[in-house]
Amino acid sequence: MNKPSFRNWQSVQEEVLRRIHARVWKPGELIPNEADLALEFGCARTTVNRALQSLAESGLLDRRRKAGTRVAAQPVAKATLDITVIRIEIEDRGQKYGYQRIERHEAVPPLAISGSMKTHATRPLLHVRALHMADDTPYAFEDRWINPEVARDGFSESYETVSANEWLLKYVPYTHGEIAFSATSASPEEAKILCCQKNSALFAIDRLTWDGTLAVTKVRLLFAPGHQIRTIL
Amino acid sequence: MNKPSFRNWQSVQEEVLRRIHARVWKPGELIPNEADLALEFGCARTTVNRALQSLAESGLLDRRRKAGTRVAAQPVAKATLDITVIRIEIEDRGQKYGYQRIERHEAVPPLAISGSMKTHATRPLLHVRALHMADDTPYAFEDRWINPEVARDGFSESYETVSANEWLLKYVPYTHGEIAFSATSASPEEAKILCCQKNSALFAIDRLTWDGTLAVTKVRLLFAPGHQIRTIL
DNA sequence: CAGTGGTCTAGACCACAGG
DNA sequence: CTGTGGTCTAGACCACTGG
Repeated sequence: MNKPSFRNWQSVQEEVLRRIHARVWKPGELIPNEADLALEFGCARTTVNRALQSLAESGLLDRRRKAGTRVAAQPVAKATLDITVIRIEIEDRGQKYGYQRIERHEAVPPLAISGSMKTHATRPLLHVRALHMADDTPYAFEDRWINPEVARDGFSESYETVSANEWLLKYVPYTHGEIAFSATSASPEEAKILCCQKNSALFAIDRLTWDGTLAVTKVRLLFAPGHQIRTIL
Repeated sequence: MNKPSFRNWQSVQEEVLRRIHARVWKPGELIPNEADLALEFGCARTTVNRALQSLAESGLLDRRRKAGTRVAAQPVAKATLDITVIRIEIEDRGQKYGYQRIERHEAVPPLAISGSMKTHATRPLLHVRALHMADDTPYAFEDRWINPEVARDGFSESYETVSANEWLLKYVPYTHGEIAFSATSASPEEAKILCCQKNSALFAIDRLTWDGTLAVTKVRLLFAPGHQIRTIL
């Protein structure tokens, strides 16, 4: 009846997880400090630290210097979504990817766009609209504004055969971005493009990416009815 | 013009990030190995390792033993969403939280439910429906099935004043789960509960949690029109 | 086989914040 | 002030996998 020894930080993490799930350590409770756990587990403190840090990052533990480590009182589940190029998303599911550019022109954007991109209200941006297809049925409608000041190379691209979605991700650097998910009703035009009934409930992703203080591009992706994004907890 | 030395893994990470964004290291390209980088940065290999591992975890690097470390060819953006108790979500925004139980009874669930929860088709489950409110306006409609076999304590709870959302998260252990986001049209009943027009586009979250091989609970959350979830990249 | 990342260890110092 | 987590270091061995 000797305790099993824990050889790597993953196994330490598993044991800690087990104790949390089994309510040995209850939400809000203080758990032993790293040094003690290291002794108990028969490993170096560094190893325990790695395990606990990883759990803290995923929201299950709350750690503070001097205050110690507690099981999170409000277990925050972090769902991580992989946002990838649409072509890959489709091909990964074994479907045929199709792409069709609908429109590409320079224009002064609506105030809502120039406002959130923090460009001058009168400055023309590149506007690209396109349809992504999976097995020849509409998959997602992409409506994008590109700041030519930042995405210089992207400005000369025609986006006739390669989507802006793919081109920009690959060739234009950015430092950070925002993303939002929502539901919206299909306008008559959107319904026509996606071949669905108007007022259908559509899943929408809005993304805005920045390079420093300059907006690179703002895009709205509208997915055909029934689209889901799933992930594990 | 001596090179700045990098004191902690975060600063190493920043420098690596800078080089990726500045296209010093281009997508798909091999970057120097850990030992070389440690020399260049004037720190221990362990420190470089920590920085690169963290970047690999967030999808920007692709690391393989012997093959070395490459900048991801398809930059996969990982959006992490914090899924928390709805009450906290609302209170964090400075709004008043309200809760109202609509219904609670035992019933044999539809086949779609028992199927995904892998319970016997004839086995009754606990069915709880409730409304979450923010500043007295409907915020989210919760429709939940609870497996009494697993959530024994949860079975006796009335959920009249504390939502199942909150109660289960706090008191019932689970090992893993699945979550899905989608858009759906409001049925007449849903529209009435959420005080919106029928066929409004609603944002939906479906969650299924497991304790080992047994389903704990399956829930659908329907949010009032206009709801968004946002995060940074 | 050999080069790369993955991890462990022991000891050390530091930064922070609770009492 | 002091206990706690955060991190660094140097060296070591291991696990994987490309050539």
